[in-house]
Amino acid sequence: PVIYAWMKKVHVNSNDGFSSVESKRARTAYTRHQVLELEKEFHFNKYLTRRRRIEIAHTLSLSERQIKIWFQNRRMKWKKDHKIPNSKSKLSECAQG
Amino acid sequence: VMILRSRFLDARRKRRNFSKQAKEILDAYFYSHLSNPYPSEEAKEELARKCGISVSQVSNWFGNKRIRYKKNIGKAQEEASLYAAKNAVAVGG
DNA sequence: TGACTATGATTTACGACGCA
DNA sequence: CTGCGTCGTAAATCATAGTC
Repeated sequence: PVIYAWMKKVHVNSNDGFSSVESKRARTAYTRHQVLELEKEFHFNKYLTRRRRIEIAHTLSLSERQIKIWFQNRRMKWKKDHKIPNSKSKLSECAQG
Repeated sequence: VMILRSRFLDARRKRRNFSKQAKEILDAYFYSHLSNPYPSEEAKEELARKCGISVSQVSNWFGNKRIRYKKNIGKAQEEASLYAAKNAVAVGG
């Protein structure tokens, strides 16, 4: 029944600021429209200029920070989707044991 | 309706549960490293190979396992850990 | 068959650390 | 020191598989 550090809550939705947890961070689900526009922009270019970021933030009613992070996450997803699943270790399957 | 969105494009539609053996291997690692269940990239690769799944899937599994374990402290998790830890020694030992 | 639950994957949001 | 980049992760949520 030991409770290790990793088991402690790091974030929580509550407004209650008594505990030592951060009490912020609500995961907002972006609307279909917002995601669609972001995807369009991403298809156009994977990296944003400061100027473009500001424009999109205003257009979609999101903060610049949210736009920046969305693109960072999107690039990570792009990488994941474009890498070959089994690039290495193919012949070594029979070497297990 | 119209907005059947690109749902049908999601890969998760084809999700299959991992094999019982794979789950045993993952659980064995998790419970035998309960003080710090964060496998290194190398460990993930080995687990992925042993389980016949991808490294990303191993990462997903640990992410889900840690969060769901936390949400269950005080319930069956602690009991399960004692049980699984013994198996871990027997299986992986 | 239809809830209800389990589980794998994806989506927001950060912190840590690197680099210019 | 600012500021955006990647990497790994938390937490919530999605979508479907499995169970009763």
